[in-house]
Amino acid sequence: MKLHFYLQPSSGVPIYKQIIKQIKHAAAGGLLSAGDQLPSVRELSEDLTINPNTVSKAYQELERDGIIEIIHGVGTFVSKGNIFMEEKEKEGLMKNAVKQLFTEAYHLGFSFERLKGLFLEAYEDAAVKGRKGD
Amino acid sequence: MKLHFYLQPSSGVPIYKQIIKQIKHAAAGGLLSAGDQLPSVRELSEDLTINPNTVSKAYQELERDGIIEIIHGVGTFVSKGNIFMEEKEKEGLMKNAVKQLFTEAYHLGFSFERLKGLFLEAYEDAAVKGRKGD
Amino acid sequence: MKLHFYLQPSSGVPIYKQIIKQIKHAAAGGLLSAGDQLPSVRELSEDLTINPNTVSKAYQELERDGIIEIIHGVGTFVSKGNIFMEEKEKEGLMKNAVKQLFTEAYHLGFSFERLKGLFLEAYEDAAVKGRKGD
Amino acid sequence: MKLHFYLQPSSGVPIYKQIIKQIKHAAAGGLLSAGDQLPSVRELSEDLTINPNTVSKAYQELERDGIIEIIHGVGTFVSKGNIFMEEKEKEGLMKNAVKQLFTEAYHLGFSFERLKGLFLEAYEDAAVKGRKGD
DNA sequence: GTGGTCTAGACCACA
DNA sequence: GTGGTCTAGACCACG
Repeated sequence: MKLHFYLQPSSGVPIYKQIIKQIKHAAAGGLLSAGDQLPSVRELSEDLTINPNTVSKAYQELERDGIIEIIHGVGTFVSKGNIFMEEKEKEGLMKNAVKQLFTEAYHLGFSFERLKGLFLEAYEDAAVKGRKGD
Repeated sequence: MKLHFYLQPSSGVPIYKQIIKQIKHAAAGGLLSAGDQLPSVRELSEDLTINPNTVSKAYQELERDGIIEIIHGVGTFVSKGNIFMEEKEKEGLMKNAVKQLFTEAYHLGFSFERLKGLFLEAYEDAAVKGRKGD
Repeated sequence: MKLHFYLQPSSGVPIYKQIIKQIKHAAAGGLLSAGDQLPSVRELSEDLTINPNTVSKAYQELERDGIIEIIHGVGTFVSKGNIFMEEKEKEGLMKNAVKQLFTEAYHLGFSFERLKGLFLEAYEDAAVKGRKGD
Repeated sequence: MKLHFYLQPSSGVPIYKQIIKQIKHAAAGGLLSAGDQLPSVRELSEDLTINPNTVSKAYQELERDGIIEIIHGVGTFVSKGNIFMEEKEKEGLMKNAVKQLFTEAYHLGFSFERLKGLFLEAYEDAAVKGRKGD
């Protein structure tokens, strides 16, 4: 399973934090399992066309947090520790994100009806892809 | 109508950018109309308990973009210029946001079904509040 | 009270770790008190003629460990938290260091008598300086 | 006489440098004599549970420095060359080590009195062991 | 003025 | 091949 990173370089959020978040979430969600090898620092830095140091910084912070294990000269692996997020915790994150979506729509004067339309559309797409992916 | 700012101090997104985005969107969405007065730098900085310079920086960037007008000694006002965003543009922003929501759910291993549940719940809430607000 | 750093650039121990250790020990030993301001990243990097990033890395790790607090745009300060090391812990560190001293002497075929001589000499010096310092 | 290595894997000092230092000092101090055979790369690597390459690297550097001789297919031996360190040089090393001990104690706020206590304790132990060893 | 992030590139340590 | 450290220097964020 290859991770797909989505970076927003000029969003103001540091790149290394975006990487951290995505790996953390992937590990929490089961996309990454204990023992899985992560791409090497060099490889990921080339993929994302960013500096190796930036990837390294992300990996080191993840290691400090116990999410991954770095074995010198060998590679970087998902930790065996308690990586999984509680369902409650995940739900909290998602609820928050949904709330922000509505706030943004409100600010933009974007009708909630239309937002619902967009959402359901995306839902159909995602659901279909999901089934295909199985 | 008082603007309600929602800041995430340690999200990595600079505070002044968060302010800019929210004022821009409020102006684009009609929450703010041409000529409306914005809170003073000092007032807003106290409300948000942030440094006045940060507010000032946001206002200056907004003025450069023609969104607002700063009249020295008088106050800060929403511009009369072409503030409105095209509907297409708004839709693009929202589509993007919705897409991100699904990506995050995917990464977290959060079921799309449950996400839909959360969304519809929030929709009901928002719709009700919306009606009250009228 | 100015901290005096002693770095051994080519000892194999990373510079940033040497800095961390010295600040940690200074805080543990009372040389640094809660609230004391540390030299700025730039200042310290110039003092030690090393790269600012290296100092920054040390400071960030110290902050993660709760030893110091970094206030953006303001400065870096010794934390108010429980910085003090237990006496037992300090004693452990020192015992270890003493043991290493003897091992090294043994390996070098350096007589323990002479080592004692050197030690007591250094002790007299240090004790005298200590009294002067009071 | 079997050498006893004391490695600190995560001290930041490269393992191979620790090995080099200890063999060099043992040779300088007479623990190892010209012609003595060193443990094989494989044996030592297993003893210390480190990678054979690491031992090999240490041996190669020691050979470059003329401390040891590697005879292919036969073994590794302490050189006949001028291995001995000048007494002055040894004293310099030890003085330095003692000085560091006091600096560390100072930083830790560890009383020199107590340090002296620890030292004399260790001295008694070492002296006794030394006599037994004779 | 403070600290934070990122890059490009060198060199080292470990397997 | 892996990751780790450091430098020089640019640019940003915050006060």
